Amino acid sequence: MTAVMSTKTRFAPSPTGYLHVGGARTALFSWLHARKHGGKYVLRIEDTDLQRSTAESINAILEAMTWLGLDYDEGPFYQTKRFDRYNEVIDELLEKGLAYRCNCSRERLDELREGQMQRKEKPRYDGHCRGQFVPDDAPHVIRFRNPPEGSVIIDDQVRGKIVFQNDELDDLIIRRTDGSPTYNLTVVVDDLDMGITDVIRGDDHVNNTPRQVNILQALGKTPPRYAHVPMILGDDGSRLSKRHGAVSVMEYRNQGILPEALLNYLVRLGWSHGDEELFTLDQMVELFDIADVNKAASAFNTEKLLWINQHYIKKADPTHLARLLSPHLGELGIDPAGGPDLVEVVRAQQERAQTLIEMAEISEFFYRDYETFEEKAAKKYLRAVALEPLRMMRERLAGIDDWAGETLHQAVIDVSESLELKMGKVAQPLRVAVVGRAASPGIDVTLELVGKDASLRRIDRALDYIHARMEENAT
RNA sequence: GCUCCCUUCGUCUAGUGGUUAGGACACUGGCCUCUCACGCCGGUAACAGGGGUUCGAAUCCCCUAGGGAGCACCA
Repeated sequence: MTAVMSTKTRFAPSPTGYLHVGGARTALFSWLHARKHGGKYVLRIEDTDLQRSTAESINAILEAMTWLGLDYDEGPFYQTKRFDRYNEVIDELLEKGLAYRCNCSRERLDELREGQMQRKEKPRYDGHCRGQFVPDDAPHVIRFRNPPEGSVIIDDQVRGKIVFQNDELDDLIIRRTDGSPTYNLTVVVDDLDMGITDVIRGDDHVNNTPRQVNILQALGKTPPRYAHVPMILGDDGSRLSKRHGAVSVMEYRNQGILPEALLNYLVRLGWSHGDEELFTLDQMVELFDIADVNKAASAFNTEKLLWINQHYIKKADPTHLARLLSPHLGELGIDPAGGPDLVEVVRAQQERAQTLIEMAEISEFFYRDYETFEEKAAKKYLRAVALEPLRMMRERLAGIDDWAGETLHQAVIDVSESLELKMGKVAQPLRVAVVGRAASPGIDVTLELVGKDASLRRIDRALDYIHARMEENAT
């Protein structure tokens, strides 16, 4: 009886740092593939490198996954807890003569490699210990006996057919001198034990694939399907690194990027569906197909990310956004509780910010008086001609008890009309007076949210400023 | 050096033998307008190069150039 194997993918980061955007995209693709096929998504921590793996990295990766909302059905599994199982497999290979002990010294290996390099050959192990008897009570490693001839054909879901000749491969170490198993062995065992049907990973792993397939075949197992996704480059087309700005997923959160925006941006890097640019997670699940992923690497473009982020800010629920915005205001030393309703502020600014940081910055004036006028704005609008309109506005506003947008809007209209001025001639100086700079939401909303007391106080300040300036010019 | 792979506007991409080579970001002209932003209308801009195959190539084949990944007792 043959059971139909349901789809199962995994994301298998090694905890040697934070989760970067390339890894996040691979995780997203794996997650989408599993969800699309109604399968399972597994998280596995590949921490067999005891030197480089850290608990901080594990936490950072889990936190990033949670923030992105890429929930896993199984795991996280830790390879360090599965050493017994790996040894069991290695011993099996050893017994069957599919692996052998090797006690070549590092010196010999180094010399071998050096000589090969000099002769412009591909550096690889020469099989020195293959037929030798190597005692098991002295230090040694275990090597996998790679098939000497024939070829391995991989039908990659992204790359298509890739062929490797076995004579290009060497006998790789599967157990170190200290007894710990190595990567190529552990992935094979884990993917097998965990029932992974689709291995979706970065294309830096393509060259490992034939070795893994050979181990799998030695164990008499059928390899999973593979899909190697291309890497992500920096803005300038070179390998993505810190100098390109943020590469860590959590850094994007800190910069005020919404997770749905980052996910949407990432899914469009190397994948598309006609002319569509915007996808909800549900749409991605429905439309994504690993076979549609491009083979070529793509460059990360922050400006497009910002555009997508603005899109999601625009359509986000204001209450939800307010919660996300709060900490960013906190960064500026602002406690939203001490001012206008944050949700209303969000509504007023929603179309004006590309990131939450930007939204916090342009909302500062709602919560506290500006320190100084923005120089250009003051120079342009706080001048003698604005004196009368401002005075009149001040007088009119002082008499308003019903401090609401509609009333305030009417007040600006009335003052404009009575002075026979265009609305801009009144509203702009008023805006600079109240917010300290030349840009803000509509003047009525702005006044309403700033509040009566603060508005009048700031208008007085602007009037003083104009007077001072006039005196200065007079002398 | 060897192995594997990639190449459409500046960037992300659509395109699977016949298209004025489409869309998006960015840039830019205009409209809207109390500012900014949003929105709307328009513009600049690409098939790496060279050979084939074909009536016809961005699409198929070969070569060249450029780029990437891997070649550890890392993953």
